[in-house]
Amino acid sequence: MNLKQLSELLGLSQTTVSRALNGYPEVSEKTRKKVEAAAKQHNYTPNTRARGLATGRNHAVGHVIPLSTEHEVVNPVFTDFIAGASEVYSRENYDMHLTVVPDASESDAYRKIAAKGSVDGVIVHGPKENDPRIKLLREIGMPFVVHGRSGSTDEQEYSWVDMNNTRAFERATQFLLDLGHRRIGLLNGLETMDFAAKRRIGYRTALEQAGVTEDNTLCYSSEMTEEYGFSATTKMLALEHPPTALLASSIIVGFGVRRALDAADLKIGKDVSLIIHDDDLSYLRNGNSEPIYTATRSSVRQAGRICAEILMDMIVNPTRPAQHVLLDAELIIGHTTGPAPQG
Amino acid sequence: MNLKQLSELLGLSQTTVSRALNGYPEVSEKTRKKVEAAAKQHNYTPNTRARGLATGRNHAVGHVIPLSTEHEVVNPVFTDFIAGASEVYSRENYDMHLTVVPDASESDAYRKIAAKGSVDGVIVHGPKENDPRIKLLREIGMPFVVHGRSGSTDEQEYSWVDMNNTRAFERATQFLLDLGHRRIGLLNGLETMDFAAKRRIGYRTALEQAGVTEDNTLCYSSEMTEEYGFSATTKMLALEHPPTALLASSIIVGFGVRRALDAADLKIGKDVSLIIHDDDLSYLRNGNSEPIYTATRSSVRQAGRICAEILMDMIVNPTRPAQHVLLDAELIIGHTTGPAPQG
DNA sequence: CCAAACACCCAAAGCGCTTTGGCATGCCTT
DNA sequence: AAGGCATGCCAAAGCGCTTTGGGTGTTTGG
Repeated sequence: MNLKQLSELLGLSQTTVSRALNGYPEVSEKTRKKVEAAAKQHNYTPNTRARGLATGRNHAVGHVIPLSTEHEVVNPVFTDFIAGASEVYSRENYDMHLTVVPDASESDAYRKIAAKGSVDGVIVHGPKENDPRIKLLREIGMPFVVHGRSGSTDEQEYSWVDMNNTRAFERATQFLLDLGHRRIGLLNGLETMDFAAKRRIGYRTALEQAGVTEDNTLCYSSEMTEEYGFSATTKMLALEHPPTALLASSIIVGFGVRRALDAADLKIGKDVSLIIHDDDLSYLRNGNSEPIYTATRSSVRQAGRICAEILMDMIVNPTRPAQHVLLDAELIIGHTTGPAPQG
Repeated sequence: MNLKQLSELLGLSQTTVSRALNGYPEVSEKTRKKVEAAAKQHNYTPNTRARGLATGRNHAVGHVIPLSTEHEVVNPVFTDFIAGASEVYSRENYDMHLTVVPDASESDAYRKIAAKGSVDGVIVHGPKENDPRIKLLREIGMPFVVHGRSGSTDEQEYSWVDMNNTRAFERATQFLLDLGHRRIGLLNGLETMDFAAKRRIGYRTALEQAGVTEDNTLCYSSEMTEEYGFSATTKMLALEHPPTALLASSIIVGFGVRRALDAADLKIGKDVSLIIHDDDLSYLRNGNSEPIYTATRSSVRQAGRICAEILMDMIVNPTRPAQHVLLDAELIIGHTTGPAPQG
């Protein structure tokens, strides 16, 4: 069913039917009701392409999700981020276009998306420090919001939604220091990523304030897999002075840590303490009523919702200045931390 | 840059430029080269909406991913499935449209997608037994391929890509029986889902063949979360005759099993054996060179690739009969299984 | 009572592309 | 030399929608 058919059916012009459905005032309430009823009855929805062509607006946004070239890994937080964003899109009747690209060719992907002209805006995932995509998108003039921030790039110049990575890891480290831990290992994400760089800074700051010198043999940085958690932990445990506490950048890394401690017959939370960062993923809940892991927690899904809302707003209202949301992670106490063992 | 501008720039008609770029023979090699060079130089890509309107084809496919209403969980296998499918889409220059919907309103979502007419085909995720979506899509006449199958619906009537769930779980159960285990717990996915129902059948078949009667207190069915793995295992361990082996429907459930065994001071692979199903997710690899968990393994990413390829084919060639691919899961031996303890 | 204002509707143009149906031009036949 | 046939190009229509710029009939105000 298309507009022409529907209008013929109703004995009205296409103009009138279109206006009726789009809420224009130049149409009587009576005809509007009639039109709406007929539209629903015949399951009429305006053809997206045609509407897009006519209006210049697509009612669609793009997500480009990077495929880590190193290990071909798609970060699992995307599912939840996208679930959050989708809530907003479906409420506003927007479509979501997804592109998965090797992160090397990401800039090209954005250029192509812009040229194809099928979306009104994009969300930038996984920003690195001084990420070239931000400059590119500004040049192109495509509305965008960044999930995270991009280091040295001026933060005022673009919209972003981020969590306070620095603060979160500073607090977590502080918490471990307060428990008496002095040798604290860090299993960070790839430090080319902005979030990981910021977490490293938080970690370092807390150590410095406590007068503990950072030890490079306790600092790891990699793609956040279970295997990484296992192998990095195993290596650290083999050190002459192994860590008594660990900070893991995700719950999945935390699973690997657990397995390594298990294999070494060390009790988690007693022999070795562990704090993870918990993105509050729906399928990887850190306990139900009570948290399992002590964690810094911030909902990625919520971040998705906020990003989407800001983007919608920017699309409708392009002149409004850039918006920034800094979410604070909460520190929640689970069963994986305890006082540093004496020795 | 649009067609008109490009053609004026080249001093050619829009027709010729369009034909040149789309590989039609009615244009000389010389002009074609010139046009292609200019297109590349000015980063010209035909506007998707306009092209779609003109051709009636969208160069886009839709994925509707269900949001489990029960726990608002998005199944994490989607990231990898989508990564696999995307490889194909980007090779063929197709776009991917994503819709996340509460699984209750899925049928409506498909109807709406069809009415909007912005995709050429869809992939159906998470089929249930006798899933109404299949009938719906056939009625609408939208090309689709199902990831999985739908129980009693005639399998010949639609295209699907599935793994051999029954066989995989039969073999895994068989393997445990051969090791002397008699009390084998099953931590299945939601058995309203076709894949879980089939796994249950495989489990049952193997038990029957060994003359072991199925024990309902050893059979769980739920959303596949870590917490579920933990709590179901904990409950089973509290039984008078606890299981000596467990079958878990995903690696994440397996993580929960590990934690529960850990808490009960039971050695995995010695006191209690565990086999998981491994979707070979990029961020949840079951070990690198050597598997950690004994597992039935089948790559979801590969399934994504195959689904996408079949769908592309169906779009281009609508008269071809339905295609079916049944992937076999391999049984890989890790460190989590061993002979049943005596006693 | 007439003009102005209003309410309601419509025809047609245009969004950027593909595609149909020509129209020249040059070359080869007969 | 005239007809036939590729070859290479183009003008214009049309995809389904929104939107501009009227048009018609009915109220309202002076």
